Amino acid sequence: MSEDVDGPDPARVETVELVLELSHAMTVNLLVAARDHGLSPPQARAVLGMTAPAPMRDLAEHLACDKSHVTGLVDGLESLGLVARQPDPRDRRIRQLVLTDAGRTLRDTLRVRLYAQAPAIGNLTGAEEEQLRQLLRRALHPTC
Amino acid sequence: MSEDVDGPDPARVETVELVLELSHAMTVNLLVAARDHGLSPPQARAVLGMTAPAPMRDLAEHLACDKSHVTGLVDGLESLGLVARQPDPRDRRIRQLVLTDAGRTLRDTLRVRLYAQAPAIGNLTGAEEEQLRQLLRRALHPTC
DNA sequence: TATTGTTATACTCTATAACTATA
DNA sequence: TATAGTTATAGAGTATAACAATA
Repeated sequence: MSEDVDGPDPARVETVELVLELSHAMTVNLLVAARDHGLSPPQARAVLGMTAPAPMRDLAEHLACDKSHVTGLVDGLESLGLVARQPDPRDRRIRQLVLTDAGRTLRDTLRVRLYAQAPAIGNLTGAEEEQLRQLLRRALHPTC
Repeated sequence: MSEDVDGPDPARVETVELVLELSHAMTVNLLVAARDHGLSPPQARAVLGMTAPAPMRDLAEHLACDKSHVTGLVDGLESLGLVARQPDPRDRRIRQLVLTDAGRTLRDTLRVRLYAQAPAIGNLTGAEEEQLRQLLRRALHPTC
């Protein structure tokens, strides 16, 4: 006789859905820009993650993927003229990855797109965004 | 002579990163539960999206994928005993998809995991979660 | 002629394992 | 012996196109 009602709290459902919706919009916004520049989603994440010169192993760790996958990824970025493999004089097994000038320019473009031009956030006032940031900080990192 | 500083506002960067971090944690939390029940990520999204009986075409739309992809997806769910294809007496081209009892149970389990057991949100007070919800609502749907 | 769903095929993303060249 | 990177291969996930049945 018991009805099968009483699912999750509707307010909580809305909270979760809003977080997922915002995250999805941010991701799509970034990936559209990436595609317009000829980058696949994993290539875009790679370029965004490259700051200082680093061994390919580090990029695999950043992307949370196997090192074997990085080879082809970097092949593509290299043929686009965005990345270069440089020898490491201290350890000849290592290839130091560096962004070219074009790569740095594109990385900065993608950063602007991901952050400065993030969707929806611009609809908040500075104070509201600060509030949002503090709530998220408290939720995710309660010890801080 | 100009330094290449002045990237995006660090506060904005933190806001965006926190949103992505929370969304990622929610997604991982859901997908771990799904995998524990033998579901791949797309299968989990399918089960979560099934409420009323609906043609396969609707599921393709919900998943934002081609209809040809839904065939194999539903084959898997059917062989797991979670979903059944039922004829539509009004239009014999259509297969109405319905969750079995086991499918409904699993869907409810996944809903609890995604919503009630969402990570991080539980660290907020009810009032804080309400604040968060309102900020996200205002950012994403400013007209409401 | 248009639509639902299936099949056949291919492409992208990613992993595992075997290999090389160093260390 | 262990590590950095590559190659070969295989498995998901997904798309396009051609098709069958029905409208």
